[in-house]
Order: sequence, then C-alpha cells, then structure tokens
Amino acid sequence: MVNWDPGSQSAISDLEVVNEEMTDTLFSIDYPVEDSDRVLTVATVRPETMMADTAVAVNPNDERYGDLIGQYCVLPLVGRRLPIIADDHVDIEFGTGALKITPGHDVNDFEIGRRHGLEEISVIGEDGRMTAEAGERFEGMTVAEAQVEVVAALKEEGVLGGEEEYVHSVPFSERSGERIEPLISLQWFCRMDELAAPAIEAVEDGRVNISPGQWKGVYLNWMREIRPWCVSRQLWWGHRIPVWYRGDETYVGEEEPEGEGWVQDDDVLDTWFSSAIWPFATLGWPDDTAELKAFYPTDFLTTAREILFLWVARMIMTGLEFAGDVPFHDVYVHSVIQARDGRRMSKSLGTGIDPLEEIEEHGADALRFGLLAMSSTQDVRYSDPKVQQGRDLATKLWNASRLILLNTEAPEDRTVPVDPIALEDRWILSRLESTIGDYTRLINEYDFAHAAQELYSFVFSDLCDWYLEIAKPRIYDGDPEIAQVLLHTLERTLALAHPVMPFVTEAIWEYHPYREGHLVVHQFPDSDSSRISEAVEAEVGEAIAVTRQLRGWRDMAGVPPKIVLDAAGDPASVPEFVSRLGRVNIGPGEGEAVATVSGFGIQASDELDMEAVRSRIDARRGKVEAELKKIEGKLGNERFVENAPAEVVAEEREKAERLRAELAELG
RNA sequence: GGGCGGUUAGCUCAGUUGGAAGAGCACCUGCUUUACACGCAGGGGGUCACUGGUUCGAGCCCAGUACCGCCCA
Repeated sequence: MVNWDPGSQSAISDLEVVNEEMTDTLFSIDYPVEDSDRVLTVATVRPETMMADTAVAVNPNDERYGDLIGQYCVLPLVGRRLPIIADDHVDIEFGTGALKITPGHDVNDFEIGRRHGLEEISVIGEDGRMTAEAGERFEGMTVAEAQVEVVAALKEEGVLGGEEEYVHSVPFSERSGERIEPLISLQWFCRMDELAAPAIEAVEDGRVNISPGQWKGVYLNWMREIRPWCVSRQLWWGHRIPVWYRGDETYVGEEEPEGEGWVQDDDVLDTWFSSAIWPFATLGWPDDTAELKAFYPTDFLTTAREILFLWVARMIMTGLEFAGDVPFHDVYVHSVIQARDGRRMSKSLGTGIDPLEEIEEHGADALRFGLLAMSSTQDVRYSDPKVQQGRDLATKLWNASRLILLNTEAPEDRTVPVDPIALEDRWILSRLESTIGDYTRLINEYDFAHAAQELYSFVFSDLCDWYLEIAKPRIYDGDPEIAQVLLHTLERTLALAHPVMPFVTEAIWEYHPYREGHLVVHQFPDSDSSRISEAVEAEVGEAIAVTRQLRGWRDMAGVPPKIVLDAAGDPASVPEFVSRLGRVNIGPGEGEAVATVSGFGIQASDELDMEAVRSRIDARRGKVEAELKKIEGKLGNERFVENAPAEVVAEEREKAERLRAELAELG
C-alpha cells in the first residue's frame, strides 16, 4: 500500500505526507446480517470506498457482537457476502464498535486484511476516479462525486442511518496539496533497517554529534523504528529505478542484464534518494578523487529539524554504506523562526517576514546580530527588539570608534606591554581577553544567543560605560600608553565582532591605523590568557560597585548631577575614578557625616533632601534586617551547618557579616 | 493513542553540578556631561502554571494535574 498523490500522479513517501485536521461527515450505514433480522451498523467517513469492503470487524471483547463473529453480513448496493471478523484493532468505543474493512483503500484495513487473509479490491484508480470495479453507476466519477452518489444510493436502499460531523486527521500531499489516496500498487521499497543500524551506532558513539541534545534523541528514536522507504516515483525526470523485467522475470542490479527482451521499470527514484548521496556524489564518487580525499568527511552541517529525517539521516546512512565513513561530524539543528505573534511564517497566511525589508529598515549587521541573539534550543518568535539591539550595537561601535580614532595618535610602538602600569588598562585588557575566550567557547557550543549577549555587554558596559569614561582624561591628555591600549582593544573588538557585523566593522577598519588590507581577511582573535587577571578584575569590579553605591545614594538624596559632594575617607583607598565618576570629593571631611556609603562619610550639605534620605535608609534597613534574619536562621539550623558543604556555610557567614556591616553604616 | 518540548518580570526569553531570582525591550525619575538621546545615570516590577514529595535547602530532582506547542500513529 502506498501514499498515492493524485495531483502529481505518483506515489510519495511517508515523510512527504502532511496530516491535517478536517471536519468530515461520519455516516452510519446498516449492513444486514445474513439469515437474520439483525443489522450491523458501521460508521465511516468514506462511504464511497464501500464497494471495496471485504469484511466487517468487531473487537473480540465486545459483548454486543460476540455471537456474530464467524457469520456473514451483506454489503448494501453490491450484495457481496462479508465475513464478520474479530480484531483487536477495533475500538469498542468508536462509533458502533463495528468497522467496515476496506483493504484496498485504507492503511489500517490493509493490515487487518493481511492478518485475516481478506480479498483486496480496488475501486479507485490512479487518476483519482472510480473504476469499473465500483460498478456502472459510479464508474468515472471523482471520489467526491462518488461520495454524494453513494450516499444517495444508500438512502434509496434505506440503509443510511445518521450523519454527524467528525473531526479527524486527513493525509495530504506536501507536493501537490491534494488528498492522499491510499492505494495498493506495485512499487519498489528500500529496506532501511540494515542501513539504519550503522547510522544509529555512529551517533551513539559520537562520530556524529547532534545538537541541541534533544535532537539526538529524536534522531535515534526515528532510526530505531525506521520503516521501509517507498522509492518509486511515477515522474518523468530523475534516475530510473535499476530494475528490469522480462515476462515473469525481475532483475535488480547496477547494470542492465545480459540477454534480449529486458525492459527497465519506467519509474524513477525518489529525489531524496539522490540527495542522500550528495556529500560524496558531488566529490566524484565512486572514483577515488582528490576532492573526495580532501573534503569527505566534512565537519559541520546546520539544518532545520524537518530535514533531520528527510536528508540528514539519509546522508549518514548512505555515507556509511557507500563512502565508508560518516559525511560530517557535527549537526546543528537551528531554531525555526516564527512570526512575531508566534504563528509559523507562511506565504499563504501572509505571516512571512522579508529579510530584505528588515535590512532596509535596520541594516544587515543589525539583522545578523538579532538573529544570533534570538537563537535558542527551541523555536523562537521573531524579535524586533533583538534586531534593534543589533542596530544599537553597530551604532555604539561606530561612536566608540569615533572617540578613540579621533583622539589618539598612533604610537610608534604598537606593542602593548603585558603588564601596563595603569590599573584600568590592565582591567580592560583582561576583560577583553576574557570576553574573547567566553565568546569563542559559546560559539563552539552553538550557544549563539549568549555569545551575542557577551559581545553586547562587553562593548556597552565594560568598554564604553566604564573604561572609556575612566580613560577620558588620559585620552584628552594624549597619553601615548593609553593610545596603545585603546587601539589594540579596538582592533581586537572589531575582529571579534566582524563575523556577526561585517559591514560596520569593516567600515570602521578603514580608519584604524593598524589596518593592513581588509578586516574580512584579518585573523579572528585567539584569547590571550596571559592578560587575564582575576585579581585586577576583582579590584576594579569592587571600585565600580563603590562608584555605583555613591551614585545611587546621591540620586536617592536628590543631589543635582552638577554638585560634587564631600565625603570623608582616604582617597588612596580606591582608584581615582571612583570620586570622579561618583561625583564626590574624598578627603579628611571636617564636618558632620550624615551617612556612610561604602565606608565614606557623606558630609552634610544644603543639597541633600534629608527626608528622602531618612525614608530611604529606613526602607533599606528593613530589607537588610529581613535578609539578615533569614541567613541567621539558616546558620542557626544545626542540620544546615552539618549537612551543607563547608564553603556554602562559609559563604553564608560572609553574607551575614556583610549585612551586619551595612546595617552599622545605615546607623 | 504514543513520544518530545514548554509554562519564570507588562512583552520576548535566559537561568550551568540543587546553595541570596537574570537580560533585552517596555515603564518611572533625572541629564542639551564636546563619542553616542539608536545615549548616560538612577529606580520600580516576579506566589518561577498548580498540587504533593525528596532535601538542612527546590525555578532546578521525583510523582501527579491543568493548559499550550511539535513529532509519530
């Protein structure tokens, strides 16, 4: 039995059949039981196939019909005797519990028919019209016309019972869109289990890695339950099936058989059969070519999930069978991008998003970044904010580059010392190399969204919000060492971002004094771990935290941005930028301190809104007290102290200390 | 009917071996600070779908329920 597509006049494979929910009419038809006044009522959505019925089946456990099993009923309109058989497949709950069996036109019925040795009758032809077997009244009608006529005939005979609406899943051809007609037909099938076994093994032992991991499971599941593949296609193009006939003889082989009178099968192989050998057939196989040696197997294949069975699995199977090795080592199944409202993109629904329009509106770099940032281990909705984020990043890179390139003289010596003197220089160089390392690792793990985020936050936060702001006085002073650091950092940042945002980075590169040729052929940066210092990152991280605390406090106290507050403390205890960016004057502080922020005593000032300060402090104290109480409770719990790892307990103790210190500062 | 995935801030989504709930956008308050308002600074916002269990401790582990997807019958 094959999936016959009346539209393309060809059999098609299971994978090219799409099932869709449809509302049909479920007809009840009375089949009289022979030599009895009883009737068996069957329910069907396809009365037009009844002329091909060869049995009626009931469930063996169905008490209503137990006594009828082995008897016969009479097929209305036709008069054929139909055996009443028992089969587990029949659902007692569905309809009347009696199922008409049409082995010639239904896949399940076909299997029941084979189990019970039933006759297989065809009343629908390959043209989708009723055949002579259907009887004179219906011959030549389309299936739809025949249904109307059969129903009319059943009414005339008085055997039509009820009609009701019925929602069920109906197969359609992916190629022609027409409803699939299951037909019995002589076709060639390819036995798949022997080909699948080595392809299963290759994924199990890791010679082929499929990610995200869930798709590995999907692949293995499908391959373990693989079914024979109908490879015959009744098309006029393609490779003809290597089968020849002569009378009753059949020959299968690579070459035409010896002797006279052989005729080759007219059918051609499914196009996916040819596609499956693409990885090596395109390289000269079966000849042992230089291309084959050089490019087979290759490394990486990225694909959509519906291609996993249709093509990827078949490439692996044929690769192992014919080329002796897997075709590639890594398969990445990318997300499917859905329309903004979560529906699938479709031309007919008008839900498609045209990338060219997106590029027109936001730029190619923005779209590329956005797509990377959207990617996930599951399907994703198209996200305009992610594309805008890409546009913002492109603009940010441009503006940061402007600041750097317009305010620095290229130094004679381009080498940046491994250990620059300025703390902030060591910090940005460490952050740069950490970022390059993390970004590269994330890309290698196919975690594109986090890689995009890593790039974005390095540029916005580390480089622009902090480093460039810290560095501005030295930039404007023309400090040659900072010029080295800036140009070096920019060079590597542009190279890092280039594969994702090729246009803006290449455009900036035109102005970079270190450029040699185009950025597109520049080497992608390798993380230089000798520049990474956890100590420096921690020290500057702490100074940044203090700066933010000071800023937060100022804002909370309603201090206008222009006012610089006095704060009592040791100016040498923190980097210079803390007082500059925090807008406080750190010094001896002779007046009264109204609050302590990160150890600095904020001096009284007319600019302070003391009421806001007090209410804010009260709110904060409440929070800290609650948190401290929670942690003290934890630490007071003997079972926690005994069972939790020592480092976790130590961490909790530190937290408690920190909270107590903050509470003391709040006063 | 079988299998897989999802349910976390207003929205779209992250959340590693169980150890103080995150990002982007949106929102609120400031800011014509000479790279950038496609920006900067500060801020508010979550009963992690629900019910039970395991654990000193659960968004994460286990069992079940509900709803939403996808695949295969």
